[in-house]
Amino acid sequence: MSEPWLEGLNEQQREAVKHGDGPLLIIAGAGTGKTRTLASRVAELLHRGVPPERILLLTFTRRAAAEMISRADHQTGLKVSTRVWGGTFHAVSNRLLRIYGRALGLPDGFTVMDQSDSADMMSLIRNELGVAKDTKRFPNKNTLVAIYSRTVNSQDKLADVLERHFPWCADWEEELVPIFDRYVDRKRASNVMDYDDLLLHWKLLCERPGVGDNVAGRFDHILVDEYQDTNIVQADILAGMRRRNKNICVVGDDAQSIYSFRAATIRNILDFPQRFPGTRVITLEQNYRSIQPILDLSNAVMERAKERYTKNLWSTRAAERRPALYYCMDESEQCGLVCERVLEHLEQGIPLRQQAVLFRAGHHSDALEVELMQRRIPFRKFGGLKFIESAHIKDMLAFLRVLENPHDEISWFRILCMMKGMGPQWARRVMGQLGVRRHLAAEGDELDAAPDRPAGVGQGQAGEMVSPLSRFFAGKLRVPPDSEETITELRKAMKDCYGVEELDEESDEAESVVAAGSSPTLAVQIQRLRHYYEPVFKTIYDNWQVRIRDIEQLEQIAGRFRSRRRFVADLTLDPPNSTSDLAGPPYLDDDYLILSTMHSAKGCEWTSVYVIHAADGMIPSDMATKDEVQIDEERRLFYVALTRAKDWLYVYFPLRYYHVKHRTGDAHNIAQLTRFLPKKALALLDQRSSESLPSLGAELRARSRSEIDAQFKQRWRS
DNA sequence: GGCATGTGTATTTTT
DNA sequence: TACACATGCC
Repeated sequence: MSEPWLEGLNEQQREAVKHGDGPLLIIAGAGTGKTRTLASRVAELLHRGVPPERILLLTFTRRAAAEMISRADHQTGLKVSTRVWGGTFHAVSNRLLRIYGRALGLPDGFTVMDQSDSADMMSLIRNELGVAKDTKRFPNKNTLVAIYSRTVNSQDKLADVLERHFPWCADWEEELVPIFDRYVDRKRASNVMDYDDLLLHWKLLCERPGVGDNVAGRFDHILVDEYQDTNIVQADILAGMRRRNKNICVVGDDAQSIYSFRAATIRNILDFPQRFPGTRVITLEQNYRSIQPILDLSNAVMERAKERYTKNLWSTRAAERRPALYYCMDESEQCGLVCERVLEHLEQGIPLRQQAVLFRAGHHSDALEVELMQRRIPFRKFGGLKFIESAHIKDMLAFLRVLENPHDEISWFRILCMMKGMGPQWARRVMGQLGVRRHLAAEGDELDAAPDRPAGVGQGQAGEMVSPLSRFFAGKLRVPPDSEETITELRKAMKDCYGVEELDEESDEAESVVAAGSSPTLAVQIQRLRHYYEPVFKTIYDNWQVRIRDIEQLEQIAGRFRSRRRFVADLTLDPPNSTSDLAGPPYLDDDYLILSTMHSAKGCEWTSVYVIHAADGMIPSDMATKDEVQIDEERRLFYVALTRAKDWLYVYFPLRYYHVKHRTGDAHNIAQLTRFLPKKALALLDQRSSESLPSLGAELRARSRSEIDAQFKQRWRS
């Protein structure tokens, strides 16, 4: 009664919550009340008198942290949630580096690049170095980032990374080295950090004598969720943070490790007891989420995985109803069946929000989305393309980022290139005149800092007087004639935005420090920038009517922030999922069906779950079937998808796939059921098919014969 | 140099 | 569908 956070916990959960000091490893199978346990432990710590600001809760998303902390808040009745440190490794690192970054020689006011910014930078460098113009295809910008990031995060040798994960790029190792070198220099000179830098610098911070102890000493307790999806750097960070104080509690499930493409390694969780001697291990196996038949199926799927910590899950929720496997003619039938089921359940009283369609890759839901729109079923998609990745939003953010960090090359480049008459070459020249990224430029990185106008570059100082912005404000730039007018407009807009008192991010009470004087608020700045941007924007995009909604939305989000720095950082570290992709008219109760990639479904649960495209090549993705290790991860992914379901689970298997890509009429492949449903698992499913299916085998054979003929005939047509 | 246009080619998951 | 690259015209 007096300790409500302990109520209703089972013995193991309670033990985990009550655990005193020292390392604790909680192996928590799917649906075993892991979130609840973690939240209760936070409550327990608070109750014990641990000051909230001395608790650090690391989670996979910001939202997960916020939910747990507010739950703890609620249970203890202490209103301290804002003071607990919670968030992703990246977000927490960002915050710490603003405070302690100087110890690493990091200048104040760095900005954070997201992945596409990194890609843009790679692209710039790629063009500068003019790699492999005549020869065969050189890895594109996204691949470059992927290779770089993986190398950095796994701390493996480039050659090994190439061989194991990017075999088709293995020939380019020599060319990659200078690109990556330059990429590192370039970030430094632009005063930006990419996602990986945040982790690496936090790790460095821990290792730095003196400061390292300060940083670690801030926290009495560290709790980590989803530990199976952390990488080596993250494990090193934790080790660094717990050199003296050993209060660390990690929670995870090796059976749900699905982020190895981000260099996450299952070894972290398996080796945790060795790394922290004296670790207490508690296993949670009682599942509260799913009915037993769903667990039976999930267990059967996982049976073939090799190295495992967890045992089989068991539930107290017995039920007759078994999960179902639907054979469909093709994708379009799959869409129809899903929609019908969803609506049936809705009528039974299961709201759309309690129903989710899960798939391997973002585009796997394309056809379904169309169908949903036609049927006016509102939905919301998680994973896949995000709001923040759309070009017009990135444009808007580029303005803000330049104001925040005048050396941000990528943002300048973006801003300049969108002007008429200004292409990459001119943009480079203009940036040279402005002295962008000169301020920390490593020697030897002068290649295109064109000496058009030296303009008294004060090197090495972040001084305001010589900042690219003040040079920009001063005018006197040599620019292409066609962009003369636009650039004047931009100058006015930026001037109007400038002069905001920066909030003091170094204090925990940053929010309470109010911007002084008459400097425009963030909202006003955005309005002003939009005023400049709109005419430009309309000339760049033909479908600007649609895009303008997003900009309005950006303004709305900005309304919740007072500090521009905070806004810009938060948006890249914790990007909102697209909210504008609601289909149909907004329903009164704002109910919508969930569409999600399997990855983004992690940690979630729904009353009914529809797993679509259960065909080999989709899951496992045929890009991840090189070796056993990859296949095992795909299996875990499938397992994650299945275990999201509480009461109803449907798996859909389209028998054929048309390949539109090779424009050969309606040729198709006959699909194979996913290999993750072997006989044993099939026996646990109700297998169903539509009326059209019984004759399908013969029909398919006939169809494919006639299609072969048609293909032959194509040869003498056109 | 910029810009419009055409061609060939791809590898999925996310902080 | 987007991106990288080539070509031709201003």
